[in-house]
Amino acid sequence: MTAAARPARKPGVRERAAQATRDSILRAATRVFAVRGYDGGRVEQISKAANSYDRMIYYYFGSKEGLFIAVLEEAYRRFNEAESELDTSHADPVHALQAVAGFMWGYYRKHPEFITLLNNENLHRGRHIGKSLRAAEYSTPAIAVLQAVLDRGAGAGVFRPDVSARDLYLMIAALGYFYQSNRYTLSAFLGEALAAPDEVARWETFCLQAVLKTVAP
Amino acid sequence: MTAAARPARKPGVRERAAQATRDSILRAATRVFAVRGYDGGRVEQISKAANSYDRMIYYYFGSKEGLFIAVLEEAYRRFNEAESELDTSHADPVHALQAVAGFMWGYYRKHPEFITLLNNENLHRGRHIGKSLRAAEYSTPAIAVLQAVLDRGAGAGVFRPDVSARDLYLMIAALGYFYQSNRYTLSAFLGEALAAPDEVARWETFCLQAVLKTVAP
Amino acid sequence: MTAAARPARKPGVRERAAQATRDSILRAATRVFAVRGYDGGRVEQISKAANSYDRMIYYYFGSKEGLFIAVLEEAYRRFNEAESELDTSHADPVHALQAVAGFMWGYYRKHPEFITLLNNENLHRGRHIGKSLRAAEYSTPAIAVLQAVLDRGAGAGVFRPDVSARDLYLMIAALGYFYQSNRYTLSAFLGEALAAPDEVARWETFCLQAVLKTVAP
Amino acid sequence: MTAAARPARKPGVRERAAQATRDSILRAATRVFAVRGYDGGRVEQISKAANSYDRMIYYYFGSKEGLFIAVLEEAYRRFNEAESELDTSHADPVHALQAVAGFMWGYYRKHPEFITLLNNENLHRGRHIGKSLRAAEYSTPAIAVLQAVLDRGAGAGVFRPDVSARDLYLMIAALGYFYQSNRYTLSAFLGEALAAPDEVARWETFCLQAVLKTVAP
DNA sequence: CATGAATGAGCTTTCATTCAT
DNA sequence: CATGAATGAAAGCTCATTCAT
Repeated sequence: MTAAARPARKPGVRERAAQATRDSILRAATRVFAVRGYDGGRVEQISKAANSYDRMIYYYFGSKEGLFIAVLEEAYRRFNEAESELDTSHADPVHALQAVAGFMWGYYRKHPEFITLLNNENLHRGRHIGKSLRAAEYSTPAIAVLQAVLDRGAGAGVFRPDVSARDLYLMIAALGYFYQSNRYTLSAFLGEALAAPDEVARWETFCLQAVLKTVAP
Repeated sequence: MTAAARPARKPGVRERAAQATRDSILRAATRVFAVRGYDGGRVEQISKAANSYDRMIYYYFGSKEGLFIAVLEEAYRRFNEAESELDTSHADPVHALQAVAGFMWGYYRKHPEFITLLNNENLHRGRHIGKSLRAAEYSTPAIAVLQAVLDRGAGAGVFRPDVSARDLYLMIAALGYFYQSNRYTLSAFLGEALAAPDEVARWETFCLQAVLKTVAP
Repeated sequence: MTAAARPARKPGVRERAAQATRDSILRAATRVFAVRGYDGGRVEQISKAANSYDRMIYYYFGSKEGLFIAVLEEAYRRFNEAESELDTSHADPVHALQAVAGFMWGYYRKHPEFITLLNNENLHRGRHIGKSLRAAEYSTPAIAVLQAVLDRGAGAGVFRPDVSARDLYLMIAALGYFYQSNRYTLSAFLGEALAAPDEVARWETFCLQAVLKTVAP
Repeated sequence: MTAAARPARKPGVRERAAQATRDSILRAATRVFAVRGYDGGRVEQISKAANSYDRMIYYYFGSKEGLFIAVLEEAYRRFNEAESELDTSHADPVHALQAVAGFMWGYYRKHPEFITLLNNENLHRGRHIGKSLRAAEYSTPAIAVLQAVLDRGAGAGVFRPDVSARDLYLMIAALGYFYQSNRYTLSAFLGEALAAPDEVARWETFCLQAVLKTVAP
């Protein structure tokens, strides 16, 4: 209302170009780190992919690690943002729950880089995200959404009243994440192609059933 | 002239020493790759940790990649072996199912290196395991065990008859694996310490309930 | 139109600001080069310490080397200026000689940056000062002062008549300079703390004696 | 008598080659650091000059700094060794003193790298030699030699009895060192070529006189 | 004249791997 | 089979300097 109302000095062409460079590096880094991991990702590969120079990475992000942290933050920020757009207020509880699960599974499917980045960060025991100052800002809004859905469902008598929203969130996440995250080793050891679209659909159907049965009274 | 001439079953002292060197390298490599990942793991660090020399790694495993493949194979072989010792034939279906899930979750808890190795391999899109000749040998015996349990339970009317053993296996795996695998980022973003023993117990209780509800008629 | 039109002696505000920027850079550079040497001194560190920008260094001094030359010139100019203020005309020859030596040793003590800058320049075989156009302007006035003192002393019969003023100057310089310049390695190899004030005083007393004996008839 | 008596396993050809590589690097580094200083000396230049590889520098010396420390240690060790070969027991005190001074001035003249290395180390405030474990081993034997000479001279009545050997050592060192060390800036500011052999001889004659007068009764 | 972004060469260091006893 | 030296490519990062407002 105040600061936002002021027309906040229009950025000059230089500032805009600088922002473009920074964004371009961040996008390229997301791609490279997602595919190669932190240790496997090369600074030069990133700067080339961003049509920029190694030097600019250090100019904007300080170090390879600083860049990786920025990538992680951005990935999680986008996930958080997407979650916060979930609106299940008008649907009946079962459909609402279905919507939440569907959103998360779809997000994992459409953003494989999100999965590999998180896996990589867990490999390093959260070393990088621990250095992020912004990590605490993310609120995982889907848990609150789930809580509301569970409350409405419990009120309507279609859900058990004693289900923890956080546990349910983790369950939904686990079912979708693991299938995507481990599809290569699973395929190798199970001898099946889990990535085929109808296989994925079959799996999500199974999972939805499991979720619904878990919350059923 | 001596050892070579005898049709020796009993390995000579040299052979035994060689085997010890190989094993020592494999153990050290498992540790290092589990903590640092494939790209982050250093050949020298492994050879030092094994009280051996870089050269021996090339002698026994051909390359860093060959060593990583051997590590993966061995990790999966041990998991397979542990699964194959599961015996649920005498328990009632519900307890038997509980035993299978408990075994898997316990294995993940006790073998964090198994999780990081698999994650790493998935980051590389299964590139290494795809080069393994032995990968196909592993049968994931727990699926067959689950199938038997499901059949018995269906026969006894305590389980639905149409549950896929593979899907159930994946569900159990996902619930246990994700919680362990992603505990660092989950802790950072949820602001909770998921690794505390009673937190783990709470989670496994919730998961067991979910599994049982999923197969309930 | 205004400042340019007037045959101004008084500098305008812009000119004064420019001079301030230039001076600030020169001071910062003196500090940085004295501590880090020419190769170890960073352009960015200097511009930051001067609250200015890299670009300004190039604007005012052309290059890092140009800046270093300016620093050297300024340091020597100040030394020359200080020397030129030496006035020993009224003292008796022995006290006058004492005053010259005391001045030089004091100058070295109070201006350690003068010593490190000269050392650095000698390391580079005088490469930078050789490019200076002003180096020849400096006259090392203390030699002339010494000459006068020696003449008066010889006339009064208290000094030998055949002492070279230049040699005596070098002797005094050497005794003071070396002790300051090499105090770190000397301390390390002699196992003594040469920088302690009373150690310095002891040394200067010894040196003064040596100087006086050298010129004594 | 014991360890030395044992014929200390003759080094194999490999060991000898390795030692040659190490020595070659050390020699090349001494040259390069002496001419360019620590910051100006390039690792690649050293390895090339040694007909070896960058990697070998890290293999043998750990880092550029480790190499520089080794260079410093070696330079000082050689100086110390040369000093320890000073034998003035048979000369009369005046000639003995002359021999010591002549040795030191000659050493500085013949080993300019010794001077630049020490200057460089003092520029860095003794940072590197402070990390050396061997620095304390060096005893600067010339001081003891001087002490003996002074004692004999005092006994013979040709020297003052109250001269400090350490002070005299520093005086001799200062007079020789400064003239060599600062010859480039001195030449520039004095407008004379101090490096010409007869100029050097003239200077050393002056210095010898100064030294002798200083210790004269 | 000030300012911040851009540039490309070059720096120290590390890596997996191989050679030679 | 063990051992330690050698190899060369390439990694992350820093530097002095210039461009474009």
